[in-house]
Amino acid sequence: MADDSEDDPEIIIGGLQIDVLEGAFSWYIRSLDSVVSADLDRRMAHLSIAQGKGRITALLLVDDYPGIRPSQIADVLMRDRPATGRIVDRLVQAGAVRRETAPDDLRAQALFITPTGHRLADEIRDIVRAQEAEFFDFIPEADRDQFMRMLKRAYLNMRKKWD
Amino acid sequence: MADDSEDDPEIIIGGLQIDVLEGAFSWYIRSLDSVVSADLDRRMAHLSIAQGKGRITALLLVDDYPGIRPSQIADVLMRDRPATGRIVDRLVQAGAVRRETAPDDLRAQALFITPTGHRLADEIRDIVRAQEAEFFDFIPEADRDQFMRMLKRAYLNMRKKWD
DNA sequence: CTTTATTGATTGTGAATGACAACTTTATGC
DNA sequence: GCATAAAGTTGTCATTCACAATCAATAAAG
Repeated sequence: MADDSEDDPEIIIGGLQIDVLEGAFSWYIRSLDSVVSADLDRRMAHLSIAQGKGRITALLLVDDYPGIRPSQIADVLMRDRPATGRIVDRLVQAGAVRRETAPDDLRAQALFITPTGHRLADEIRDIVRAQEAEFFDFIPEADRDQFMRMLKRAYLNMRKKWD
Repeated sequence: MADDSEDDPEIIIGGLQIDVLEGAFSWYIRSLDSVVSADLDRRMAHLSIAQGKGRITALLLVDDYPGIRPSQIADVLMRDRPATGRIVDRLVQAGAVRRETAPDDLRAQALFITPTGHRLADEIRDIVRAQEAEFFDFIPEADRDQFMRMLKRAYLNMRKKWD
């Protein structure tokens, strides 16, 4: 733990207190998300599939799981099928992913990465790692593991509740 | 700390690993945000100013700081002035907030809560507290303080970086 | 004073998101 | 075979958010 972990100062922004939100998980999670997402978008702005958390996750999944189906991606993203379908559309348009019909189920699609998509996936991994190192440098080294464990547990429990 | 705090299981969703995102703060923050926001929206769906994190924050601020200016709210929300102006528009339309011209600066506005807005603010406080208690019940009691401290520190450092 | 720059706020516009309903095609269960 | 469920697509709609341009008022500079 970092040395100053025990102090719990009132959060004040531009001289203002934020009422009940000061003690609300939701406030901090939402605020962090908006800045983190904006930062990630900036870092990926030069890529053909920039903008939007769904696309990068989908691309990595296709790269890791040849033949994966859109509905599986939808499950990971917690999105509905239309939203996921449009994400796949973009990946196909960008030449990163190829659609085939799943051999065992003619309703379903099997998605495959292209050479372009594979290169893109590698770039994305680098960008994500860079963001973790650079953007989150404000999290003291000593706190990282613990913060990550808590986030993971929160995430897992939230998903359990969700499904 | 809760007793199982030391295990660090690989995150697997629907049988799939999530590549580099498995170790990325950004993934968990984004995922948590989308579910928390959806949950909060549901809880507020019956209110006249439902939907959107900006409105509830703005209303609470006006309730707490009579005469506050839109630009101050924009600073807290980390939004630009047009976005904030439209949030105030909605609050005024809903009869929750009243605009006046700031006496000391004729360009600026001074915002004041109405009786309706004050009641609404109280309802919102209850909803936020209820969500903290009910939605985040998956965070073990023993972890709450620490998780909150870490979120606050992350938030403060992020804002420092932002400004 | 008068000119210039800055600040507070509004309007317009465009891109993107995400959710929901309706529909087509294929599988599955009885 | 027939009804039901599942996979994907299309259409639509409401929101959101950011950027540019504009207007009015203040502050600063000469």
